[in-house]
Amino acid sequence: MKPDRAAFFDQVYSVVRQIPRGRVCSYGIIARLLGGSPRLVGYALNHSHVYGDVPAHRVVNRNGLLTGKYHFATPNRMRELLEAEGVEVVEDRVVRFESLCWDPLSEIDSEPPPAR
DNA sequence: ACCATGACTATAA
DNA sequence: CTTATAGCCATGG
Repeated sequence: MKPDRAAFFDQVYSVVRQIPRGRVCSYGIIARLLGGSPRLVGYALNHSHVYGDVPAHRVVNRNGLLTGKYHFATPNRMRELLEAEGVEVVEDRVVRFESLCWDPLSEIDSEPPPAR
């Protein structure tokens, strides 16, 4: 049976809510985890504002680039939210993204801190 | 139904 | 490093 599209959106929100504070994730990782395309993840996040409890700022593209910054209230909002969690952002890019990237497949929880 | 667009990514040049 | 192409698929005109 084909997975419901609305269910996929909810799955995206569910995963994003599980991203630990101070960590980030990419659209592609979530997409692969749920068996969808990265574009759908972005689309889901675009609608995530209605839920209010989805930390969409913790999702960036595979390069750690804040590609969704223009979809927040203000372009600087995404960076500010990340920096408030201890995530360094330089030139719209997450510093040491590969170290901060949270992969639910290999890192369930209680992971060691980003370790600079 | 067709066409354009987009918070993406992989690959190639 | 950049640019171009292809694959991806929901959404809107």
